[in-house]
Amino acid sequence: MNDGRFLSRLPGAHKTASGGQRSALGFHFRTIPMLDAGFIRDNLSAVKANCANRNATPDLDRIVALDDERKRLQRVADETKAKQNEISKKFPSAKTPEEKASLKEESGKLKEAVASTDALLKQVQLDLHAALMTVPNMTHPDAPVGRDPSSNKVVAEFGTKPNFDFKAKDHYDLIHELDLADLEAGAKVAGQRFYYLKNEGVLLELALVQYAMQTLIRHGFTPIITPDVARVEVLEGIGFMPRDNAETRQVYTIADTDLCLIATAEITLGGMHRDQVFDEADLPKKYVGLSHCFRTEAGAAGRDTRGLYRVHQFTKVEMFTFCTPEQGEAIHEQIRAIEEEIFNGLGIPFHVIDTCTGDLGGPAYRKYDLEAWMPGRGTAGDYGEITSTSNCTDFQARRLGIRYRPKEKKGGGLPFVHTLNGTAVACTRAMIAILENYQQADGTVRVPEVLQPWIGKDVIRAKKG
RNA sequence: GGAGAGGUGGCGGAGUGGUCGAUCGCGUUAGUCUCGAAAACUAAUUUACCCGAAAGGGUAACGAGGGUUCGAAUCCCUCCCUCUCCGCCA
Repeated sequence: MNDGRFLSRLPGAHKTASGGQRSALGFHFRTIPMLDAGFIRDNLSAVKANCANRNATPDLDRIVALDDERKRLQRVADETKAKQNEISKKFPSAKTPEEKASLKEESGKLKEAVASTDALLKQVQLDLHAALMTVPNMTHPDAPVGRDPSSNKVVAEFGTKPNFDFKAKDHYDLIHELDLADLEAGAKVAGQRFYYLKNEGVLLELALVQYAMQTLIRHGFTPIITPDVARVEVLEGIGFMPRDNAETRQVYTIADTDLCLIATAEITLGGMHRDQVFDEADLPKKYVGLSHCFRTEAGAAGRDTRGLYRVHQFTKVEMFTFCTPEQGEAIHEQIRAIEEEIFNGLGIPFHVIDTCTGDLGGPAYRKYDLEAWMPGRGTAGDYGEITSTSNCTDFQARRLGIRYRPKEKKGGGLPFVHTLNGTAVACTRAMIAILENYQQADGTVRVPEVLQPWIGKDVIRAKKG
C-alpha cells in the first residue's frame, strides 16, 4: 500500500526520550539520516542523479558545505576542551591561592570559548541534520526509472482472471447482500471509512490472519503481536512524518502524548530493536507481526470511497527482517516469493510491480507491489494493490540506531543492519480480492480452500429474512 | 493511580568530587597446552565524532536534559524508564 510517507524537513530541536545518536556535544539526534554527509561528498554526482530520478530536491551542495563547517567547529571545540582538561589536571598540584586563582581564570576564559563554539556547532549540526533528512535512499540499479506510477513495471503475473458469465458485483454490494460488514454503523460510531465486520466477514479476517501467520511460521519467521501505538521518534525512524501538519499527516497522533496510532506493524517491528547491536551470527532476524493499522488517508479525499478499499483502520500481518547488507537482496526476493505463495494459495489472480524511482518514497531502495485482480473494481475490473515489500537497506537502521557486530571486525565502527518489510496479508484488501474473484452467479461466494478450515464452510450465502 | 527501590560496558556487578572509560566476575575472540575437546594459563575485548596515508593523537558518552564546580558516574534540579508492593481493572 502507499504508506503516504514522504520526505520533508524535520523540525530541528526536539527532546528525546532516550538513546539515539550522540554527537560530540552530548546533543542527541532523535534520528540520523539515511545517507551521511561523507557518502554524499564522495558520491555527489550519483546522489544528485538519484534525487532527480526520485523527484526529490535536497540541497546537496549546502549539505557538503555544512559538513565542512561542522568539522571545523568540532576541531576548534575539541582543541579548546583539551586545553581546559589540562588546566584541570594541574589544579591538584597547585600550591598557592594565587596559582589556583590564575588557573581558574584561564579555565573561565576557555569555558566561554567552548560555550560559544558549542552553540555554533549545535546549530550547524541541526541544520545539517535537517538537510540530510530530506535526502531519499539510493536506488537499486535494476529499479525502473520514471517520474510517476506509469513507469512502474509489471515483472510477473500469476493466476487466471475469472471469466464470469454474469455481471460481476463489487465487494461493496457483496458485503451488503451477504451481511459481512456494516459500513453505516462504522460511520455512525467512528466516522466515514470505518466499518464493522460481521458474520463470515469476521471469520474471513481471522482466517486470513491464521493462514498468513501459519505460512510465515513455516518459513521460519517469529510471530509477534505488536502494540498498535508507537512514539513519534519511532515513526520518524521508519520514515513517517508524524510532525507534519494535520492536513498532510498520514498518521493519527494521540492528544497530549508523543504517541501515534501505527499505520503498519512495520513501525513497531522495526522499532523493536532500536539502539541495539546484533551479533552477525544472530542475523537475519525475521519477524511476522500482527497489528491494526490506522491511516488518516490525508490527500485521498474522494478517492476509493466505496466499501473497504481505503479505510482508516484495518488488520494486517506484516513481515519484517533485520539482516546484513549481503543478505538483503536475497531476503527481499524471499519476501516477495512468500507474498506470491500466499496469494497463489488463496487462488487470487495478481501481478507483481517493480516500483519506479519516482514512486518509491523515501526509505525504499527497491519496492515490489502485488496487485490483485479485482473484478468489481472500476467499470470492468481493475488491479488493486494488496501487498508491498521494500528493501530499505540501512535507511531505517541509521535512523533507529540498529547496528551489528561483524564476525570479522573490519575497523572503522559498527555497520548498520539492513531492514526489509513486506505485507503478508492486509485483511480488507485481501477480503475484497476474495469476495470479488470467488463470487458466483447466484450471489454466493465460495471460500478459498485454504481458509475453509478456519471458516468452517465452503460457501458464504445470504442470510435468511 | 499510591508507596518504595533502582537505571553503570554483551551480561552480572563495584565505584559518593580529580590518578575512572571506569575494579572484578561471566561471556566472547586469539594464543599456549592437547590426537582433538574440556580444564588451566596468557592476551585482547564499549561506542560515536574530529585530526592523520598509517602508526597514533584528541573530544564526548556511566538512562535523558539542565545546573553547581578549576574538575562530575559521583552533588543539585527536571524528565523518562524498569522492578517490588498496594489500589483498580480485561
